[in-house]
Amino acid sequence: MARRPPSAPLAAKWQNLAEGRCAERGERLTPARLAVYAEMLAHDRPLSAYELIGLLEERQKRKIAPLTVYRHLDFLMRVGLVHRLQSTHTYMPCDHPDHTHESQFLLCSSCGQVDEVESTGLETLLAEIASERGFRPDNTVVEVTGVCGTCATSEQT
Amino acid sequence: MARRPPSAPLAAKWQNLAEGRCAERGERLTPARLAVYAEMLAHDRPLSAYELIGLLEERQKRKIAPLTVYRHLDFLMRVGLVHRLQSTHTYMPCDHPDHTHESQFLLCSSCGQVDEVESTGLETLLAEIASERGFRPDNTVVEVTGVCGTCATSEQT
DNA sequence: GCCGAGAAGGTTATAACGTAACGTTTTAGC
DNA sequence: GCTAAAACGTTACGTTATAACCTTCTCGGC
Repeated sequence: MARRPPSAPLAAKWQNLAEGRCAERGERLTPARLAVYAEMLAHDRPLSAYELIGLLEERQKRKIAPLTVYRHLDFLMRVGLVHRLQSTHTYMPCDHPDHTHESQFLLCSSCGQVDEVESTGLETLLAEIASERGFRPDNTVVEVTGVCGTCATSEQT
Repeated sequence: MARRPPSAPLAAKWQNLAEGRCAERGERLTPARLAVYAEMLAHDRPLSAYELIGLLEERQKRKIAPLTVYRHLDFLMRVGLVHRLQSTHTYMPCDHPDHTHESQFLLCSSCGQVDEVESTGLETLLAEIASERGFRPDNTVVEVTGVCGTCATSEQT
């Protein structure tokens, strides 16, 4: 019997979401995969792959190879539970979990928070730009770095 | 007297552009910086920093440290002559050199060509999305990966 | 000319991010 | 139980980027 690795607490909401997503696609949600997802949800900011490794090693009291975590991250992205932020080489759980979609991100360089936005207008416009040029889009990255409303307000010294 | 390092051939057009950009900002366009820029212009696709190092080492017959090239790239980006592509960790000269602007990129995963697009509509929309949320944008990354028109056409087997 | 301040460049080392190759374990279906 | 395929683990390595520190060059004032 496989011993389930210690995992960060995971609200039923997320657990159910993860199970649903995997079931839809005939993918297997293993304890190791769930542990990575739970660890990401336990923090309120994007984490780098190596930060995740450190956190998981500490929680599970054992060595974890980078490849292991990268595979779990690839899986979680494949089923749409996790996004990769290209600008910062970090990963975060999807905030709009109700359906598959393209996302855009607002990254605050002051507090590190990331706002996941879903603008159909933007998606449409991007699709037009591509199709005008005969370009067939596959994957779209939209990441705006700047200062979020909260930080901008508290900046007024 | 400093010996000018061997540099890729550089059309007067680009040389003038580079000189103009630097003059505008009171920045110094040194031979080493120009050599990196010329090397990028000598290839018709984005190059990684380490590809660039290899090319420059071959041309100049000497060892070049990564940091050197990264500094030159930072400089060239600062003055607006070069863009970084986050999706592929590569760098390319700016195609729309007439003025400073935000750019969007269409990256063909088949042939490697990158189309630099400048859509004011998209910029406006992104600005709206940000301002609705009180977000003050600083830097925007828009990169669409897919298959370009040329490759899509020749794909029809 | 020469001298000082600051920018630019060089050197060495290392941190951070990501993958290849290969073997073992687990799981689902029979 | 048996088998095939997926998942997992281990070792090693490749790629991308930066830290710390020192030397060289350039520009302006004298």
